[in-house]
Amino acid sequence: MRLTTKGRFAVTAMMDVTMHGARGPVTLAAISERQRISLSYLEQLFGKLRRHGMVESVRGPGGGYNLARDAETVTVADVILAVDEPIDATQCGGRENCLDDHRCMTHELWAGLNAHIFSYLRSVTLSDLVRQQQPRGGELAVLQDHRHPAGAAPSPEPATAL
Amino acid sequence: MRLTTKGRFAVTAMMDVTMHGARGPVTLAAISERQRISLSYLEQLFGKLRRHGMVESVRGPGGGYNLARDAETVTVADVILAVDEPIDATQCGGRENCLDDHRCMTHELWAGLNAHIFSYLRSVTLSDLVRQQQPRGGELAVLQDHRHPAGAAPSPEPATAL
DNA sequence: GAATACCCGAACGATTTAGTCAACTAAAAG
DNA sequence: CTTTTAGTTGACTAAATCGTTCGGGTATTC
Repeated sequence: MRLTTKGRFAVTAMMDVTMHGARGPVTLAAISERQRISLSYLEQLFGKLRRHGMVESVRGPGGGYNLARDAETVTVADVILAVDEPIDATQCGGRENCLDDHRCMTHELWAGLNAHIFSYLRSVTLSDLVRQQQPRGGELAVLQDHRHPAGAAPSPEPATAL
Repeated sequence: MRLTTKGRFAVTAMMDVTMHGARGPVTLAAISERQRISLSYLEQLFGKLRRHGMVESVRGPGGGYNLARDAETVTVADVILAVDEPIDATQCGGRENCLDDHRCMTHELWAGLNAHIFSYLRSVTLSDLVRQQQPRGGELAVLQDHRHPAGAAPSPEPATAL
């Protein structure tokens, strides 16, 4: 599971579709306008999202994209995996030829890490995110199951850029 | 928190130092040989690891790298942050100028995701990984039920710049 | 048939990745 | 002291990825 801005753009766009898709398809132009993502980049992302069954397209005037599944069932992991092909960090390529003990130390390590991260991203759905987004200025409710350590920046600036 | 192969190489190399550092410094040539990572790439990575206080270098014959801190206190997050500069996925750049409601939807979203992932990576230490690595051919000892080390939070340098 | 909006692909600059090469310095061994 | 070992630094490179721009398509509606 790779974690880059690409997947984050995709999730942002899917959130936009979720929030604005109540009354008909959402155009990429509107998403581009609202989320400040280039139209052509959105086209590329939604091409993958469509081919992975995340969204459905409606062509012609009044067209756009709809969620192909209910927002309750679309997870962040789904979206990220749709646009971001997974990488293999193990030197053995996942094969069974890692004879040398040291050669594949990473194997189990990243399997464990990826499993944990993936399981978290799979537990968050688009509707979770949208629901969390509604209370403007409110606190983070659900996703804040972890305490920030002492020694965090005392400034009011939230920790966004990990 | 970006998750790429670069950070994984760094963690692998640090695991190697942890496992082979009992009897003196570990040379990059040895790590390169064992882990199949190019020597020059290791040089770059260990340059950053050294500047971030992860390892200490010993020059001359018999030299190499030692852990600068105890393996119990070095977390995966420390290593990844040392070699992989954090990225900012929020369009507003973390500033407070996101007036438009839609503009910064990603803000709280990724703050929550990053916080969770980071908190997990910070809960796993090098010694955890090495301990998990010892039972050859054994099953993956459950990495999920990790403990939060009580003495980790008030560490002198708590991996700042969230 | 014109306007809308999805669809497709080529190309691009910028950045990152992973690796190579060369020159240098500190320290140990002879 | 000289040689050898091994870390240190910097420049450089090929490849990939990122995000964007451009130019053309095709399906649908008015």
